Order: sequence, then structure tokens, then C-alpha cells
Amino acid sequence: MDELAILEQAKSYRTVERGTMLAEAGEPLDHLSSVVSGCATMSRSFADGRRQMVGLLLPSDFIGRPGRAVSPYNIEAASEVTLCRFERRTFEQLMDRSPNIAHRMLVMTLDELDAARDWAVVLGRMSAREKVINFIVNLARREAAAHDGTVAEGPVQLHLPLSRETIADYLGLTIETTSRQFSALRRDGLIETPSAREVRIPDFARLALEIDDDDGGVIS
Amino acid sequence: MDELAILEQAKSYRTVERGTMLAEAGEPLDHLSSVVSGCATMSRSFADGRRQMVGLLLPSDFIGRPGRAVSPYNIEAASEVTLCRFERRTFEQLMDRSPNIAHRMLVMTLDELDAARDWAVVLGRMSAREKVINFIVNLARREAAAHDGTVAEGPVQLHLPLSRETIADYLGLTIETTSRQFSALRRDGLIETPSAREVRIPDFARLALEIDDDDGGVIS
DNA sequence: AATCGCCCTTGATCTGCATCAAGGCGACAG
DNA sequence: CTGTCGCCTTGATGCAGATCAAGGGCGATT
Repeated sequence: MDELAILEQAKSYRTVERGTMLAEAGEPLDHLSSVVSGCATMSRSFADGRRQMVGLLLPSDFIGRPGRAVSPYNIEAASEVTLCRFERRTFEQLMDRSPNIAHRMLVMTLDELDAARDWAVVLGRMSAREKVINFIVNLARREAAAHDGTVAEGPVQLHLPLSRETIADYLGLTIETTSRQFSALRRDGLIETPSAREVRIPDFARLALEIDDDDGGVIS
Repeated sequence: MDELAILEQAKSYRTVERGTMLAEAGEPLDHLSSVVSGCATMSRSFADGRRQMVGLLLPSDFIGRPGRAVSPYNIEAASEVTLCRFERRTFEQLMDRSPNIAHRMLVMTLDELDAARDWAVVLGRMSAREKVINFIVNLARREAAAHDGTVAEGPVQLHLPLSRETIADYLGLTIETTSRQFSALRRDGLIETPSAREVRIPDFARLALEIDDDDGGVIS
């Protein structure tokens, strides 16, 4: 556990405001970090303006990969974000010496891999409505996991850390379609929207039911 | 390098015919393998019949994950497939003893992660035509990589290891749309199809150009 | 060579989402 | 209080891809 003590000592914190680019696709990234609070997005853009998010980075998520200097994606703060950072070299040296940390990285990467593949299922085969429900449900689950454990099966309230445009780029939809789906869910009584960034779910089980009898999806 | 010798000794080969399920989603998978020849698919199915492939498994690809007994996806032989297998326990014990192998697994997993994320970009933002071109181009590149290195910029011929239906489920399209896109590419002179499973690309650079000025995609 | 069965292709039509085009609403500044 | 700016919503219309419905080609079997 000596290594963890060294890591502990080597870390530094940094807080950035919304809109800050934490990494540019194809550019070197000399720090590894983990998200402490806030939300960042990983995305790729096309020359013609199309954009697709490939993942959300929420508290406890890891940014950057050991042994890879270059980020293949744009990473941008979607809200104010606080990071816990390590210099890449320091981290890599530690990993070389500690099978423990290396093993932990492998487990983490395997989890991310599953999440990325589940994401492909959502993008490839779900309707706009299902995508939006999936997004809300997973965000709620993720939030709950950070605190206690499971989502309460009664009413749940949650704050959306992303704008409609960002959600749209995440779900592979347009901003208008995304907005319309939120409105439709409101009409159906599945959600309430005290404000655009706030969602209240009166009956979480009922909402989750719309996607879970088919198949689950994953958010990050 | 002692460990590699042990691995060498522990491996066994197995050949299965087209259609064989190598793993069932949610079921334990007690062997790790790598594809020697042929092609397998990883997919998830919905209760209503929708299906989405999350990856192609081509020669040199790895099946199963160390430390995870259960496969989250269906894995099915899309053609006759030969596997090189290791018992999970044997492999895991080796990994625990050899940081070398563990490190190699991490690198491999990170590559798969990038591929899975690139795949999300294809599914989320590309048109049917772009998806099909992307598929053909990457299959050609993958095939070339297995032999020499780069794809010849002149004419290229390749065999499709997948049926139209499988390609459709891979690309998040219907079989009809997929077929129509192949026909359209033929009309445009970008490909020739001596048979349904055979594609000849008269000018590889011209085909690749249709997607590469936007963004690359990845196949597995 | 004839028959069967499996894919693959093509056509006609329908529909979900994109695109185009106005507003509306809340936050913030003066 | 009022104007402005950024973001969100809603409506009208168009189109890419899904769905429905026939064929057609080709390898396998006899």
C-alpha cells in the first residue's frame, strides 16, 4: 500500500469552468485525472459540424489512459468540473511497480468497455423516446450509486448537468427531437420539469419499465 | 518469458461451424480464446427481436475477459471459426504472476475501448451510405493489416464474412437498406460485386475518400 | 437437369426524425 | 423596470430509412 501513499502525495486538484477544453482530439494529454465533481463530455466532431459524444464523465470517472499520450476525443467541461490530477509519468511509473494499481486499471477499463458497447446498442437500435428515457434513467441510477446505492422506487428528482444540445449530441439526435421527447414524457406524466435543467420523476419504476423489459442500457 | 511457454502449452484449438453460439449473454464463459480464422459477432438482442452487434471478432481478436466469468453479449460464429483457447483459471493465474501479460491485456483492452467508442460515432452520426462504406473500408484495412500492412491504393478484392442481415444488425440498419446501399455503390462505380459475398473495389482511395475527409471509423 | 430453400434485391408506401422557421422564457446587465 | 442574449420549445414541412410485399439468383440436393 506504499504506492497508494505516493499517489496520494502526487495528486493535485484543479477546477475549471464550463466550456473548458480538457483535451483536444489528437493532442497530447500529459495529466491523468479523475472527476471529483461536475460533468465532462468526450466527443468527436466531423468536418461538417456533426458531433457525437462517446461518453459522459461523471464523478469517479477517469480521464486519460496510462501509456497513451494522445486523447482520441475532445474532452470538454459540461459544467464546472473539479479534477484530481496526476502527472502521467508519475502514474505510469507507479503502475509499472505496482501490479495492484495495474490490475485496478484493467478492471476499470473493462467496465468502460462494457459501457461503450452498451452505448452502441442504444445508438444503433433505440428510438428517440427510448434514448431519452434511457438517458434519464441511467443518470438517476448513476447519481444514486454515488450516494447510497439504489434508486428509490418512489419519486426522484435530479439535475441535468447537460444542455439540450449536449444531450442531443450524446444521444445521436437533434436538439429539437430531444426537446420534443422531453415534452412528450411530460405530457405522459412520466416526468415533470420544474425547470429545463431539473427533472422530477414521480414514479421511477414506471419510467424504467419502458426500457427495462427490452434491455438495459448504460450511461457512461 | 517462462509464462509464455506455459501459455503455449496450455492452449488448445477448437473449430466450430457457422451459427454456433460461443457465448450466451448473461451466461458464464469458462474459456478465453483468440480468433485464429473466420469471423464471429458480439451482439445483444431485445425482447422484440431488434438486435445490435457491438463488435466483429476477426483473426487475432480476443474473446472473453480475464476476471469476468460472464459474457454480457451473445457471441456467435458468423462463419466457420477456429479458436485458440485457454482455460480461464489458468490464464488468470498466469496473469497474476506475470505483470507482462497483465500489461499486454491492458493495452489490448484500451484498443478495444477506442474501437467501441469509434463505433458509437458511426452508429450515432453516419448516414446509411457512410456506414456501409465505413464497413467495407475497414474490413479491407483489417484484412490488409493481417497480411502485409497497408491497403493497396489500386483495386482490392475482399470476401465478406457476414450475411446482409448480419451486416445490417452490425450497422444499425435494416437488411433492405443495407442491400440498397450496396446497389447504390455499385451504380456509382465505387464497388463491383462478383457475388453477394464478394466485393471488388476498383479504386480504394476513391471509396475511402467519401468518409475520410470527415472522420475515420473503426471496425471491431 | 430439375427442384428446393435460402438469401439477396427491388419496388411501393409509410413514418420517425431532421430541417427550416418562429417565438417564448428566464437570467443577467444597465 | 426593460432590453438583450442564450437556451429551450413548438409548429410546418421534407426526406432518409423502415416496413410491407414480391420476385430473382444461386448453391445444394437428388
